Amino acid sequence: MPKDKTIKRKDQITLIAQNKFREKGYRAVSMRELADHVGIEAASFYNHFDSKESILKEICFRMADEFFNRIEIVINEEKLPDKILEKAIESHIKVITANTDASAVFFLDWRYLSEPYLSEFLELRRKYENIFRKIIKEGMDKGLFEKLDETFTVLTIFSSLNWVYEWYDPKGRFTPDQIAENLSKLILDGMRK
Amino acid sequence: MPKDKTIKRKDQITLIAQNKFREKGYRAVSMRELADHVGIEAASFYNHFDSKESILKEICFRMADEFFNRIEIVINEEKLPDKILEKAIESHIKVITANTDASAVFFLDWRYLSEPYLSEFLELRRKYENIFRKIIKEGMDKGLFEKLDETFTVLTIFSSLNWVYEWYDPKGRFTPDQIAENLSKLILDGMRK
DNA sequence: TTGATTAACTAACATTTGTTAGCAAAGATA
DNA sequence: TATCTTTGCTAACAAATGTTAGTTAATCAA
Repeated sequence: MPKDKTIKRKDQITLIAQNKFREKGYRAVSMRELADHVGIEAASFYNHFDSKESILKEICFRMADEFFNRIEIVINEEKLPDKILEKAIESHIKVITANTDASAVFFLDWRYLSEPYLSEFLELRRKYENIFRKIIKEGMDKGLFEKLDETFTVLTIFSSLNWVYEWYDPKGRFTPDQIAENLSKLILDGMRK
Repeated sequence: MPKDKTIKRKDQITLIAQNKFREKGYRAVSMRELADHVGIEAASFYNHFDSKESILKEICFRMADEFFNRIEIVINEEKLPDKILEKAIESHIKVITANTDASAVFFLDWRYLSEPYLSEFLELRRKYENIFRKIIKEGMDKGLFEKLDETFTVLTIFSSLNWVYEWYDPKGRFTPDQIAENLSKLILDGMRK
């Protein structure tokens, strides 16, 4: 069988898994239930994935990649802390709204990863948060942002951003751009000197 | 056996359950694992609870009660929208920081409730959110807050508040009061006209 | 055309799951 | 003292779980 057809099936499984994991939570979805939705037998999964957990791994680390790829572009393009933060927020929101199912898994079900993947995942998250922390510190040092606790500020920013997957509706009132704009305004106005 | 001793045991189970559910997620904690930590056999739970799910129910609805009890006091005491919002935020943070384990279950594991409890739970949550929505609408109408989308604003406020259980540390740098104060400032400055 | 690979199947496995039945001891109530 | 209730136990059950073994048909590369 051609390589691309294989990839298609694997992606199809990942897509359906994302959707079911999001709906019911990773632990509440059995291989047999997943199989029903894909249209194969549970045992057939093992031609594509090593284990149930490896499907979860795929989803979580793929999302991490997305976040990193996007933010790296922002960092290389912008130079001023407040402008970088604005663009970083936009980048983050774009990734979430473009992958709401995967986001739910990324934000809720990562905890079911076993070692060493759990540690690897947490390390990636820490790195990503540090990018934001650095931006904020620079903004404070340059007198653009009010001097608040960095960790506290970063946590609060991520809190408001990371909840968007829960209520974002592609057919709803707000476009991803509008959400990013509103959040940027709310957050930056709260921070600005 | 005396009634109060019964209540003690039930509370002890709830406390340990909260802790384990928080640590591993409701679905990942078995009755036998829970039993080990309580120091009884799994079957003995059924002298105190009808089912595993009824432990979850207890935790979720007890937290809902806490949130409502606290906020009602605030509403009866304060009259100005920005002052009410400030006090409401404080109230919310106090409940979370005083019950971090239960909060984690309340925010993450409620989805494993089955009907009709799931609907009942969601209805309570909706009611609670509406209290905040009303405060914000009043603030906007009176020209205290900038006119933004109410739903959007409420969701963003809750996002930042509801994440606190995740990082709050009783032995850490911030007291619940300081957290409430910082969040109030960040949020209200972002909203104020 | 031959041989290897891919992806599906059926059947079964060992565990783990929540839960029930039946029983015993301890304390409360009369 | 006699009875009832509470709370624990052991043993077991039926269902669900992730996974493996073994097989088969189709497709690709030589």
